[in-house]
Amino acid sequence: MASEQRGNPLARIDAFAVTARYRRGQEICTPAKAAERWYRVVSGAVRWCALRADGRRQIVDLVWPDNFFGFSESVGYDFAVEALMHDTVVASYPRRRLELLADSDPQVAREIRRIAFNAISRLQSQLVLLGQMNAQEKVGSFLVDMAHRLSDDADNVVLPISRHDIADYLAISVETVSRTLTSLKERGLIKLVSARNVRIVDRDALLVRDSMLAAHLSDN
Amino acid sequence: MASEQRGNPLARIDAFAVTARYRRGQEICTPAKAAERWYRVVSGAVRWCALRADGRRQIVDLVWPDNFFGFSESVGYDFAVEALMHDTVVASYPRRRLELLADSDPQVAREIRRIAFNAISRLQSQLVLLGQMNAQEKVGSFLVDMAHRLSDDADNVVLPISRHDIADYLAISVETVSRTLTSLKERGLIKLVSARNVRIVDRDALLVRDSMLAAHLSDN
DNA sequence: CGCGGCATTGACTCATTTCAAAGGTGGTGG
DNA sequence: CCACCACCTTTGAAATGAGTCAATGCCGCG
Repeated sequence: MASEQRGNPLARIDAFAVTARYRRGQEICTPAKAAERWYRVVSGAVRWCALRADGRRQIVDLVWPDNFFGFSESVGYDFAVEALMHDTVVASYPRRRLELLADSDPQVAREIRRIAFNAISRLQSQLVLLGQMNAQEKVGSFLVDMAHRLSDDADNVVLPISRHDIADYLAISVETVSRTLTSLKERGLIKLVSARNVRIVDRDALLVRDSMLAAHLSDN
Repeated sequence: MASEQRGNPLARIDAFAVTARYRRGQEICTPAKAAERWYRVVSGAVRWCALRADGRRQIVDLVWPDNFFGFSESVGYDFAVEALMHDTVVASYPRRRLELLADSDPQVAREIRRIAFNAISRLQSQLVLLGQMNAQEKVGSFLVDMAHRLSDDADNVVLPISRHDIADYLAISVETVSRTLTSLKERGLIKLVSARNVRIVDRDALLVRDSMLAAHLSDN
């Protein structure tokens, strides 16, 4: 995934940045704060959780280094924004100031649009994931995505988050995440080097429904 | 829901608009076209469907009059954009032209940002809906939302789309939509004046999980 | 009047959740 | 350096919500 900063266009906004360091699980901003600022992850990772009245939570966005968050005004639910790892560093910018800067500098405005449109694309993909995929496909494409995003070696990932967080992100239960990983391992699609270290063996098979796989084979 | 046009800010872009009229089910743009243009629904309604290899489809966005679509580059799946009703009118704008205009006119740039941020908010809400809600809540909040969006009388909606489309939007099966409506009717939360005409009787109860309702009652 | 698409209903199946328990693992303090 | 604790992970068995398949009803339109 292309870094969202790429050096120059937003370099000048760093003049307005306030950076802070967080430890795992620490809250990064409250709903009130989030309305006034935009955020960028510098290192580590951040989860944006929707909290529901019955105590359920869903991770609406996982944010990796160089990506932004905080554009949306959440409607209809409470939320929490927390660091996923130790030493997560986040830069934040005053929203009004950036808006003003965007007014005067088309480059900045363009960059903000690009970031926003990217966010829309990612959210739509996630919508399809939640709406159409079974547990197998969810976990499979999560693994492939993670490997792609945070590993040089596209076949070897060290998952930076717990099963619980994965579950909340994919909207399935922790147990199902665990069982699915075991099943993928037993079928030889992945190897579990350790609980967090996954080696992808059959990348293509991870991305399709197993019924599709059977159908595909019988095509030949 | 606030109209996204509100008269002035984007009035000047209408100089670049091409409007067209569609009949129910007609395709509005192909993936190729969508990359070059932005769209606004003038009247009627539009569905943005993700199409998956196994024939499943999901409605990623329902677009009502005055709302925009076409910002995202879809990644990883094919899609179709179709009119939901007869006489759906859609205006489209050349993307590059609008980008240039945004560069020179901060008002336009601001407006585009506003539209994009709204889209992000809506998508996040839908993410929570798909991830956290059961069929009951999905249909319930869909009804409340529709009533709010397209009716003066917030308690009476004429659904502009079929059960099938509702199902694809909420990521449940047609049968479940139907069964759920029947159940809501039998429990007195709604009335089905006709298949498409719904009267909301107990708005609040539609928005909570029934187990929550029981818990809430026993609190007293 | 009859056709075709939409809508409802029933019976059965199945994926996933839930509840429960037992292994692991890493970190902290004695 | 070890022991203990909290938390993460796995696994099993039972319960369940929603999907699938199939049949029937409904309604508008030619």
